[in-house]
Amino acid sequence: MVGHMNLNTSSQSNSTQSLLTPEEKAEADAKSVYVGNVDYGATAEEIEQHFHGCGSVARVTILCDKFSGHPKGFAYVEFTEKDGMQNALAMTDSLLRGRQIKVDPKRTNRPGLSTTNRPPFRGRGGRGRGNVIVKYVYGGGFRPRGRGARRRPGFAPY
DNA sequence: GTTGAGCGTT
Repeated sequence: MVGHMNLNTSSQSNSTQSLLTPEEKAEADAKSVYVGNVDYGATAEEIEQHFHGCGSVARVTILCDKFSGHPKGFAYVEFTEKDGMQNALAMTDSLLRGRQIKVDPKRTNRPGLSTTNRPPFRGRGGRGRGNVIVKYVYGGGFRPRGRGARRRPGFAPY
């Protein structure tokens, strides 16, 4: 028999959405964790190294205010594998730069869950809160925006 | 020059 068919089924070519439930999809699609309560002085590098022990960090995103220009103190950590994200979840309330950070599964939007109820402002050209996102590159997939990356000289991934 | 809100893209 020469015709050895490849029953590879390849798999991922198919739409993974149908096979994955919304819950799994959220985790698989996210592969990232939301970090809160981060010190304003903490940089992506610190967060990356802190989470690096959980797994391979793909990218670290820090949210900052574009209008004010002041960092919000929140960041997102994306892992190259889901394992890293799950490990990061266990790092919740871990001590980072002397501050306990909050780690939660990434979410697109969260209902009012804050100490102070924040009613959304509607109307007016106010485009939401207007947050600028500062991206930090790790490994080298894409280049960060802004004038020059914040990469500190002499910084080695390992 | 401060402070503490809660969700982002390649």
